[in-house]
Amino acid sequence: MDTKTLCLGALLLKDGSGYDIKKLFETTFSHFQNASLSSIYPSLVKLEKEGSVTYKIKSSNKNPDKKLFKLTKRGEKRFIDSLINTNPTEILKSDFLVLLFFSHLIERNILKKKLIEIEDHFNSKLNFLNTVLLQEDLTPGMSFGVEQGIAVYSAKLKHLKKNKNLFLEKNEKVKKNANAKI
Amino acid sequence: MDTKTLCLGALLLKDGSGYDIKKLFETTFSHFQNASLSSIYPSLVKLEKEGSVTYKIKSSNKNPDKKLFKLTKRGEKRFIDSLINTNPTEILKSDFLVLLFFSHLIERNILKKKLIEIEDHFNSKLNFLNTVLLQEDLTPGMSFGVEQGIAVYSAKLKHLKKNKNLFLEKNEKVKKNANAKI
DNA sequence: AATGTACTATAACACTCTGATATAGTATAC
DNA sequence: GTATACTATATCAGAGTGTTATAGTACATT
Repeated sequence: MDTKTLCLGALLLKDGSGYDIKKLFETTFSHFQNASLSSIYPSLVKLEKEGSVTYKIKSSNKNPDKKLFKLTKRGEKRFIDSLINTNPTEILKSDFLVLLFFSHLIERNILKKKLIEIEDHFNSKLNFLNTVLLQEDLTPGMSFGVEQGIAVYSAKLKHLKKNKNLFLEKNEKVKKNANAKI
Repeated sequence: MDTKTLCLGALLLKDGSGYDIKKLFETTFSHFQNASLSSIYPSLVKLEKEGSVTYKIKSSNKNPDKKLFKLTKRGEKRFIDSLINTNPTEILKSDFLVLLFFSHLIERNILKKKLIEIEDHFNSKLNFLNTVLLQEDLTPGMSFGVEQGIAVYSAKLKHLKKNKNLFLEKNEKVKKNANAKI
């Protein structure tokens, strides 16, 4: 899903500036999508040109001027059409699993530190999702997504805690065998 | 993790061409990373220039000529250094969860079809990981990663099966309420 | 008082990655 | 005979990222 479509979705929830959209991606959307400011701003320019959004300048005495974007009827239709044509897939990019894949090349102490880091990462994701669940205005789809996330991170943590020590031991054995062969 | 580093990792496992590396990404690595041919080839050129890999041309009567790449000592060191400096994070890009997030905008029948598609997607991932587990030459890290993946997709499927129908009902209620307000 | 960090807001740049297409020969299926 | 698929490399336009620039407010540290 491209940044243009994600921006339409964000504006469907609430009018806002490029900066507001970025904040939404960093909070509510962060569990399953992301986009950087440097793709959000050009996307909004394109969406405005094609008539999917309009904007008004909003001045403030505290902050810089703001372009307050709003979805047009056309933009709403375009978003729903995109949704219907979206393939419901999921892509994982895990540097953690690459690290594990080649963990027999790494010193035990460094690896241990990495495992603690990833456990912290999983825990903070879990905590975040639990706070989202407490919000009152969740649609059924949002609840479903958040609950799935909680199930996933719980499974990851359970698996990590259960297998961590055995994995470290096996890894050392592989290293010793490799050295013995040489 | 960038394509250059991933190529080094691939070549550490086995010498090969750009095309071979792509196949590795589509099979063994597919669960947690990916890279396209159009980033693999330029990466190999750069790695060769900086002395991390070397190559020999290998001719075949059946297939086109092949550039058989091989890791140098320097490339191996470079890869291990990258591994140590890698932040063990995970990023999910889920169009499925975007779809669910806005599912109250979609017709029930279309949504049902999407839920079946994602269930198939989860099942095929699970089947794939189970076949990987049967391989004999897995290092402890590979097993750990695959087993974690199995735990994750099992959790996703369990959650989907358990909540699917309730979710569809709730979604229809939200739609009716929204229409009633208008 | 001065410095540093963080937040609000937009914009531009170099670099990376992707998807599509081109080229070209072999192999297999219909 | 035609179409599809596989092996293999290369190029290109378009999309996305991280970084930096600009500029003002707010708050905390030294």
